[in-house]
Amino acid sequence: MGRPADPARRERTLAQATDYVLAHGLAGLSLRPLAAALDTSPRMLLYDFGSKQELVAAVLAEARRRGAVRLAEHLPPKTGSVQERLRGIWAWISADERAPFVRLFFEVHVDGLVHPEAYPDQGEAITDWFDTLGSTFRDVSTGPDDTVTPTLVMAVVRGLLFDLTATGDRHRTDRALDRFAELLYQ
Amino acid sequence: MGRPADPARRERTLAQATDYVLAHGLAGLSLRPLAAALDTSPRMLLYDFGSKQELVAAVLAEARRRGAVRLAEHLPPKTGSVQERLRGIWAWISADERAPFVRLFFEVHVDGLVHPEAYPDQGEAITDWFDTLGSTFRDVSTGPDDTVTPTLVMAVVRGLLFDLTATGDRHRTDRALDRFAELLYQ
DNA sequence: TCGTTATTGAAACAGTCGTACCATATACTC
DNA sequence: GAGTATATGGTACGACTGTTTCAATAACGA
Repeated sequence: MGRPADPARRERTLAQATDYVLAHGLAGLSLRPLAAALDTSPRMLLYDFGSKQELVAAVLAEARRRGAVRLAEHLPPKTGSVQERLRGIWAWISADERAPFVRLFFEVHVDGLVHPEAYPDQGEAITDWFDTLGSTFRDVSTGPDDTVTPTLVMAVVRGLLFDLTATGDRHRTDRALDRFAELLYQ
Repeated sequence: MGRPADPARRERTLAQATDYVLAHGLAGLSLRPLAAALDTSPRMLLYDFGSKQELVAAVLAEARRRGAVRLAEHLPPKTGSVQERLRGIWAWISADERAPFVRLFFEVHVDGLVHPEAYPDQGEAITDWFDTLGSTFRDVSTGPDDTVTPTLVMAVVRGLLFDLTATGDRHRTDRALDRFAELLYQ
């Protein structure tokens, strides 16, 4: 009885909205321009997501999901030296195709600094990479539950990403990562 | 002839506005609440600064000026081992009193990622620390115009700051910096 | 065809934003 | 006092925001 619901529409909209946010950023996001770009209406966005806040939450979850999938696809090679693995991770995360993800990642973090209450699990976005990366650098760790090595490795990666996105100086940042890889090897 | 201008008022307002921005962030900055907090009016803010954009530019310049002064005050001790100096810098920059500066620094960087045109000198905010820090780590540099070492050192600092501000885990980040200091010494 | 439920459009609401306009008040020289 | 330049207050404009309200349409089972 009655017209059947169409859950696919919400998913389609979510996918498109995620593309849009990855392209345009979170800061100035507004329902009307977003709806126009997605060939829908603010009315439908609220119909599907309830409120802008919930829409943003859904988009961030989707973006994170996509990032996790691609990371999982890329990480498998646990072979090779520590330097090779580290350089591989850097090459992957610093690639131009990853720039929208990196940008959104920074954007969310900063927004969380100003509105900590809106991101109850902000810390996870930092630490959940450790579970993935910790296993990669187990042989340079001091122990089985060594959190310091992944912390340092990820700090270097994030710090250099920060530098790269701001200055665009790939040569200098690449060399800095190489230097770190050398230090880590000794 | 006529009423004499009062340039001190603009300076006083600028100082207060900088305090306000450091406390509340740049993202949601609005003239009316700002004016109310500063016991003035939007009218006067525009009278003194011309536009919101110019006001923000003035505030950022002022914040940067303050940061530079405090960095200069703190850095002098070029004595001691590399580790001691690195730990000193970390202790200073990661101290709670610096949190508003760190937050604003990240905020401006991220805004620059979305609106590159608004920050023509965004790269400077990254590289101008090198001139100061480069001299501090000259003895571990590979040459007189070595940019890689300062790049790596600052990447570690920024990356760990990023981690610390998000997770608040001071113990883990402190230990990660110690590990890096050890690596750098060898 | 009719009832029912899902979907969608158009418009309006209440609020905020940066800014401009106009008048007035203030502090100075002559 | 007049003249003049600076400093304010008050107000309103136009554009935007997220959201709501009301009505219309669309797709199904009976």
